[in-house]
Amino acid sequence: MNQPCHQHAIPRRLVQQPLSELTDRLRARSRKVTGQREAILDVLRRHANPLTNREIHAALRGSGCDLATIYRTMHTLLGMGVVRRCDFGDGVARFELATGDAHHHHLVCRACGMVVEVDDCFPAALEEAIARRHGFVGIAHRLEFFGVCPRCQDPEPGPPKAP
Amino acid sequence: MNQPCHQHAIPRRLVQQPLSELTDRLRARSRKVTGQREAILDVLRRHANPLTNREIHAALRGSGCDLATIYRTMHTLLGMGVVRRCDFGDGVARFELATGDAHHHHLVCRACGMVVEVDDCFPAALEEAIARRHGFVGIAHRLEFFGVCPRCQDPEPGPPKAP
DNA sequence: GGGTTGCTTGCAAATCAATTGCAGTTGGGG
DNA sequence: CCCCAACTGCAATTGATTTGCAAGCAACCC
Ligand SMILES: [Mn+2]
Ligand SMILES: [Mn+2]
Ligand SMILES: [Zn+2]
Ligand SMILES: [Zn+2]
Repeated sequence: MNQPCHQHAIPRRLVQQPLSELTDRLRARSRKVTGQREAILDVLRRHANPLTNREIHAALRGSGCDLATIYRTMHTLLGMGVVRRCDFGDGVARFELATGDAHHHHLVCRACGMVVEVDDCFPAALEEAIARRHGFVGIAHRLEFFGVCPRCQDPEPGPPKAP
Repeated sequence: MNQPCHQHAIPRRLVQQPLSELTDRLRARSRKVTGQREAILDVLRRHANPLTNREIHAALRGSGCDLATIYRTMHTLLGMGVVRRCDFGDGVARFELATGDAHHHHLVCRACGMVVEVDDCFPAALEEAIARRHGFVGIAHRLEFFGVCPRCQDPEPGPPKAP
């Protein structure tokens, strides 16, 4: 898991959310729409994959926004449900715009770090059975898949790839 | 997630592994069986839940074993497949003895941190379908459940519980 | 049993992600 | 245009985990 994000491809599910819609959600809670926040939200909008705060900071190279501000902003957006945090087990938090209601999971390449969105989810019936069996309420889950992507499988030449 | 481990109950699935069997696996790889490693393995053997390095260190209060040594030992044991690491999303790694072949998952109480072992797993057929769909190989998953345990649900009196 | 050697350990310093105190800015409701 | 709570940059701090290094010790060989 090295190179952060290859595919600057067209964000599959996120591109639709207009920036104005996001900023409105800020105003609605008496949060201020600052240039930094707009810039951060815009970076998230144009990326398909979850980004680390450091990656967001790098993407904002020009508009010098402090790393601490990004950390604080992500915390705020997380609390508002605007972004979602995911954890790929490398000790660094990643964020992506929350897509309406439903959550989703990821398939991460162990070699190059490429991320694929996965819509399949843990069977709801089974999850409820587990909760009931142990008397838990308000149950939720955290699920990520790991493997080796097609490009990292065959050691043939081609575009530079991670070790 | 505050109080580390309530239930010092009988380790359900781990207690069977004799310490000698574990130390033998060390010798087999030209690793040395030191007093510290035996002590660490013994702590893991007698706990049913995943423990943080700090918790292991606390459990070893008497036999003063350095925290750095515990970190290094867990890294070694992880590489040997003797222990497994799990991540409850609070930025602290937890370890438990690996149980032979099959992995398992956990149900964690958001209030008190109590951990329940969960044997249900993500449907293998679906996982394979996901891997095939995206051309990934060597696929695996990381899955944990979160909720509120029975004791933390009703605000009635009784034994002290987390806020 | 004593000696050799490479794996280990304790201790302290270094990394790294993430958080926080503080003083100076600024968005935006009035 | 004014005012003030919400923000921000910057530097210091916290907490987990890692690492350099010299001393220690288990495993192995005579
Ligand atoms: Mn995603
Ligand atoms: Mn377990
Ligand atoms: Zn799901
Ligand atoms: Zn599983």
